[in-house]
Amino acid sequence: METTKPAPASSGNFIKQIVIDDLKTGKVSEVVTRFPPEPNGYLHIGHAKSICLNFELADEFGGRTHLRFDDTNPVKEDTEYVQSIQEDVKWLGFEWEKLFFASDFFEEMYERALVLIKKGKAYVCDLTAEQIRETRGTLTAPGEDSPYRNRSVEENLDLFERMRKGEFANGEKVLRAKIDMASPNVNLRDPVLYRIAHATHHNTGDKWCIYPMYDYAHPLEDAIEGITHSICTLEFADHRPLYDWVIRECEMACVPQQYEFGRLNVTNTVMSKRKLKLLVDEQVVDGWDDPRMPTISGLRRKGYTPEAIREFCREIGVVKSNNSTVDEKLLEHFIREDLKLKAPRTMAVLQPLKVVITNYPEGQVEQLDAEINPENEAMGIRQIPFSREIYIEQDDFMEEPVKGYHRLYPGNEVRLKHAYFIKCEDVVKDADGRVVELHCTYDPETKSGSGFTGRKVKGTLHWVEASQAKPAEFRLYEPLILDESAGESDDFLSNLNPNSLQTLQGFVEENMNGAEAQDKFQFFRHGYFNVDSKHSGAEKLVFNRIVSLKSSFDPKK
RNA sequence: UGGGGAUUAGCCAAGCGGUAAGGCAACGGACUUUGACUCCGUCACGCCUAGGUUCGAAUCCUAGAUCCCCAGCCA
Repeated sequence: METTKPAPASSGNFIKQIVIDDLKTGKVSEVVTRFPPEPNGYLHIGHAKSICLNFELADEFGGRTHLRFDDTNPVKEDTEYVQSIQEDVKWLGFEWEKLFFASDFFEEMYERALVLIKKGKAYVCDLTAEQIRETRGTLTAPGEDSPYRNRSVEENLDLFERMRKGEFANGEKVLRAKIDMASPNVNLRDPVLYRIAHATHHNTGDKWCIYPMYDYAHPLEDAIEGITHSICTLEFADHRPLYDWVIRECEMACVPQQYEFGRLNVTNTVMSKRKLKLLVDEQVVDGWDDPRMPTISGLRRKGYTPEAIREFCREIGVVKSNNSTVDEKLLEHFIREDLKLKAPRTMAVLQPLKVVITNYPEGQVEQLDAEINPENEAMGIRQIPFSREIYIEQDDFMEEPVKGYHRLYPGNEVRLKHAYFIKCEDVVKDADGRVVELHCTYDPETKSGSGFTGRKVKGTLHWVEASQAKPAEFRLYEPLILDESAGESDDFLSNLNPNSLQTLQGFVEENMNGAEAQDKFQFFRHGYFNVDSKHSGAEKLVFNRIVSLKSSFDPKK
């Protein structure tokens, strides 16, 4: 006999629970969601949260998701953005069932407005924007009726038609819903439904000079597309009564329901399109895809993978509480996690210091075996050259070592990864007393893989053979904003991290020659790096540091 | 002082009347040819506050506090 099992205690998130319930009660028979960006900027990690939510939710229940451009404001929108948005959604790994533009529905929206007017639910208002504001009342005081509120249906029909024909200038007239000027919810005080804008639309050109407002257009778009669950962010909760009003009064056959969740914020960055655009326009960054940007394209160029971003979105959850600010460390955690088994290990010296191995035969070059990824043996072995002259990292030598330092210093012996033990015998300095070269000796007995166990060393250094080293540029990124929450301030431009980009010239192994844009590596003891898609070329490789390796070594201690 | 939403650890977040999941961060330790990875351990005697109901409350009730959003012809 069948028993009714209770829903699992934890169902992922509250919206998913709603879907489960709706399916169970028969309120809906399928799940149709949509991701509705306005093409007025690039997508960022906050959008990724919404994209994952919408696509994964529908997918889990065998439903579908539409990508819909909410392009109701021609003066702010551009095809550049509709291109980048599609690219970013696809790159994240999602496929939309259908692609729409709100502007595809302009004609139907106009027809529905006629329905509203005929029912006496909408009217043409001649008040100026300023007058409308003044008569809207305040948060605590009711508004007052517009003198045009009781125009006849015939007059409204005529005026609205002439608005469409272009007989009036911008701002001269609007179409307003007739709801309640005394509503405690200011969104219901006869909101504007259509405004006049003599502007060229990226999609419809000059066909229209009246454009629907979000509050009118969005519910109709959802209803026309047959959306079942219309998911948006918290600030639209106040608009829900209007959303429902439009669908009801326009007599839409399909009745979608709106649900709101909290936006994502990440520490040490900014997350509003307005602020991101400011960074681009002020040329603080290289563009929307600058690796310091929290945009999808910025994260991609930096070297993040779609998998890491999706796991991140899964982990942060979806709740209704006030916008959460997630530690950027969590994002970093997921890219390390994803690249750990995928990225080949290789050696790069970011700040070179030459080392001469005085007892190694001049002119001799030997090939050493090196695992491509010790945590993923299936990736195999590569060969790397070794000779009398190599580069090591400047940080890996201290003439006067701090306590606990187990790298190279005079008289100390360390291991060269995949090679031999070397011991520092001499320090060569320039006229200013700066260390410019080290003289070391090596012990042939200690060759890696030889099974030598005679003695141990505490430090293992990465290095690059000097004669075949390939010059490379390394770009190290730090947060745009140092103060964890300064990004939320309007004054964030004055709190920018002056060192958010550091560029170094060093060397990589010569076998990196074939590296192509977006190839990802782990440079031993440094971190994960990505071949920059804009500036890297055959003549010089340019690497973006995706994220450093964690380190428990702190010289200050 | 109108309306809407929220409050569980440094951060994110489970929890839905039966005695505080998990992740990140942090801090110890083991291991180590990456000061990485991995592993082990620590991390809310407490859930905004105060009352109340109950054998039992983060969960229910009452009152209060604090934070976020709304007065675009933006979305």
